Order: sequence, then C-alpha cells, then structure tokens
Amino acid sequence: MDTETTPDPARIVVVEDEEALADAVALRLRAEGFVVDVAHDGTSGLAACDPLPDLVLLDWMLPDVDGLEVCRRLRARGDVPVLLLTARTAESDVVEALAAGVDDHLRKPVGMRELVARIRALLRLVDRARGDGHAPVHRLGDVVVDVAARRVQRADEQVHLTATEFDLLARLCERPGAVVARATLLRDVWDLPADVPSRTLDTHVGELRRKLGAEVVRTVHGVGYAAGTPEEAS
Amino acid sequence: MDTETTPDPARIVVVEDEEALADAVALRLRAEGFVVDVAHDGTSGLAACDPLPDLVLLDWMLPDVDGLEVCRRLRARGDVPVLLLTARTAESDVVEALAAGVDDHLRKPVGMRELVARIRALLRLVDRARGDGHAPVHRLGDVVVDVAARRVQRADEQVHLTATEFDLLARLCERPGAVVARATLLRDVWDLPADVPSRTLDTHVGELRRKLGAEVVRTVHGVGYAAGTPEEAS
DNA sequence: TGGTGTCCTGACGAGGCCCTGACAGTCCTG
DNA sequence: CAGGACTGTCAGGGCCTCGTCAGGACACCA
Repeated sequence: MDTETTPDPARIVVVEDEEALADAVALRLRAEGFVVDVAHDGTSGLAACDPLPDLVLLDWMLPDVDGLEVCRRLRARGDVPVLLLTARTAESDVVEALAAGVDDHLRKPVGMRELVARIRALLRLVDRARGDGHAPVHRLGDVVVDVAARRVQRADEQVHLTATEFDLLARLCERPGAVVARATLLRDVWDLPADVPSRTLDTHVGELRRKLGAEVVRTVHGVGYAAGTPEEAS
Repeated sequence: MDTETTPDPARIVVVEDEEALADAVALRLRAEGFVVDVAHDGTSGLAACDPLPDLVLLDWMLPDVDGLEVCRRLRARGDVPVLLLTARTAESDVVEALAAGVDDHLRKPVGMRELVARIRALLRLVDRARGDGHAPVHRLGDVVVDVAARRVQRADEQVHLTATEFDLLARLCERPGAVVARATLLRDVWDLPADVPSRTLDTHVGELRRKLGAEVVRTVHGVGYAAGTPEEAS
C-alpha cells in the first residue's frame, strides 16, 4: 500500500452544535487537507472519536453533555489533543477549561486562519514530542521489526514478509500492545470500508503467526488484534 | 490533585525585555514551583536555553533579535515548547507566530492565572505525547485497567475479560467514582434504547465482580453503577 | 506464454460469547 | 411491616467470530 512517504492526513473530529459554524469549520479544514468528522452533540461526538482521531475540536456548550465532560472522558481513553472553542472567554473560564484537561482554548468568534494555525501548531507539537523517543525499530519478543527498512528478523534470522503482511505488522507496531480494531486495520492497510465481511485480515494474521510465531499477534475477540505488550514499547 | 509531588520541577526560561513584567512573571512562576531563568534579550535568552529547558516563554519584540528568530534557532537545537507573549494581537500576527514555529500565542496584557494555566497545559501535553500514548491506565484498588491494550490485572495477575465486559468497565472508568445511569450504560455500551427491560447489564456486572472482586463496581439502587472512587482518578 | 509469487475468496468447523428468562434475594416506600 | 420494584444469579441455546485451507484471479517477469 502507500508507504510512509505519504503522510496520511490528520483526522479531526469537530463537535459543535451550531450547524452553520460546524459546517463552515469542516469545509475549511477539509480544504486544508484534513479528514473531518462532524458531530452536533457530546454523545455522538464521543462515538465519532472511536477510534481516537488526531485532534478534537470541541465546543464547551453542547446540548447534552458538557464539553469539559467530553474532554475528561476522551482523556480516559487515550492521548488526543483537544482544542476548546467557546464563547466563554473570561480569564476564569480559560483557566477552568485548561485545568480540566483541554489543550488549547480559543475564543468565539474565531478567525478561520487562527483556528487552522492553532490546529497545525498543536498537531506539530504532538508530532515533535512523539517523534523524539520514537524508535523506528520495534522488538516483540525475539522478533525485530525495522519499519524504515521494511525488514523483519526472528531470532537473528531474516524473515521474508510480503508487502501486505508487513504493512499489517507495521500498523500493529505503531503502538505496541495497543489493540487495533478490525475495522481500523481494514481501513488503514486495505483501504476498505469496515462492513465488508472477509477472511482476508484473518488469513494475513495467520500468515504472520506462521512466520513469526503465534505470540507476536494477540487476538482480542470481537475487537481486533494487538502486537506485543505495552512493556515491550521501545 | 494538580500539584502532584513533581520529581523534578520543570525549568522555564523567560525572555522578556521589560524588566518589571519579567520579574513579576518569574516571581509568580517560582511561586508555582517552577525553576525560572530570566533573560532580557534574545542573545542571552538563547544562552540561557543551553541546556534546553522544559519550556520557553518568549517576548516577540526584543532589543536585539526578533522573538520568532529566537524560536527558530531553538527549534534547530531540539524539542522545546515555546510560548510567545506579545502585544501584537491581530489575527495575522497570531497566524504568523504560529506558522513560525511557536506553540502558543498569548496576548499582552496577560492574566497571570491564564499564563500559568497555559504553561501547565503545554507541559502536560508534551508529557502525554512523550509517554507514547499508552497513558490511560486506571487503578481501582488492586485492579489495573489498561484501556489501550484492553488488558486488566488483578493483584499483578492477568484477568481475561470479554469484549462487552471490558467495554462496560472502561465506560465506568471514564469517570472513576461517578455513578453512570443504567440507561446511559445501555446506550453507550450496547447502543440500546433505555426502556427495554433486560438482565443483560446486571449479568455483565456480576461477571465483572466475579472476576475482579465485588468491590470494583458499586451498585446505586434505582440509578446505576459506579467503579472506583474519585480519589483513584489517574 | 508459462511460471512464480501474492492476494483474495468462500466454505467449514470449532469455540467463545451474549442474551434470555425464571427465580431468589434485596432495597425502598407507603 | 407488607408490597412492589429493583437487582443478583445461573444455566443453556444459539449466534457470531475466528482459524484454516484450498482454489482461482491477478500482476509481473522471463
């Protein structure tokens, strides 16, 4: 599939109940090259954040759940930058929002250019911080995966993987130990919609296990697969 | 809970030519527990950033070197969050600053509380991102829940949960100690309307208690369930 | 054109998992 | 204290998911 030469576009979830604003923001962000999902209330917003996107643009005042509550629950799920967009602009509001776990606070009405600039700045910051300790070589037991060179060793012995097998393994290695949903794998590795039933994924997982040992990939029944354990994160 | 005993306090370099402001900021930041170095121009500011601090608070207008130029040179050295503090507050200024590599833009005059909150937010974001994502781990007594890996330990022993059981537990862990209504759980975990009478939820709660101990989930009669206590929030 | 390597498909079996429904126990309310 | 509503428990049927395998489609190359 597409290699790392294509920096796949960041996915942003916009949670904003005012439809006109949500549409305008989504339109602009899409024009900037982002993949955008829109939700108009907290509940569906949280649903849209599964799997976690690269950034969440959140309104404070939502019809059902408070924006800060949405933020807290996102925090419980994983690491996502959250940008709060709100008309509550007093200093105490800003402080409250940031203390609640929001990463940036933006005052309404917002200039589109500033909005885009702040989104890019947040994504860039996270990228920089992540990239630091990020080794391109992963270890899963006696298996060594060199993502850049697209090579895999098992017990100091070179193992040949086909392109698809490697893409699948590399995707699982992005976050060692983390479970990746079947639908996510189908989308990222095969560029398929989630709902096509197919044995393709299982077949390739089976092939990985045959070549690298059954332990490398863990099945999470009804959810997806994971490679390695969190402790092996390297 | 915001002032955990920090192992080593974050070091912040303040580069600001207006001495009164610089002193006031430094005073406040030290009171907040940070280690602060102050510089009054770009050149000595860059010198103060060797070795790189944990965060740089930068004025745009400096007597010798432009603030953005300072930021660029810092970027060349490594990964530091840079917060720009400036009287240039037009949207185009913000965009220009962010595009130049600044991580946050703060308008002068600045409220001290907002300044501190933004600094904390930036440090927290970098911390989270460096932690390689597998951050959200919840502790409920002797039970440890790893959301990303979908794994649960009880007394250092791995416990197997089925998909639904884990989803239920994870939903309860999103707000440790908070009571979640039955209807909410049925909607979030099962995607069911609230009014269908069913023993499904109780059955799964029972299974959780059997596997993890009766204490993990508390029943609130007539309302719903809760996991853990607010103090155990992590 | 035939050979090779790769990928997808579809069928099948095994096993895991979830829901159901009845009953017992518990809690609240009048 | 009695009644009713809510919750805990349990076992089994049935659905759904996963692992496996062989066969065919497709591309690439000599």
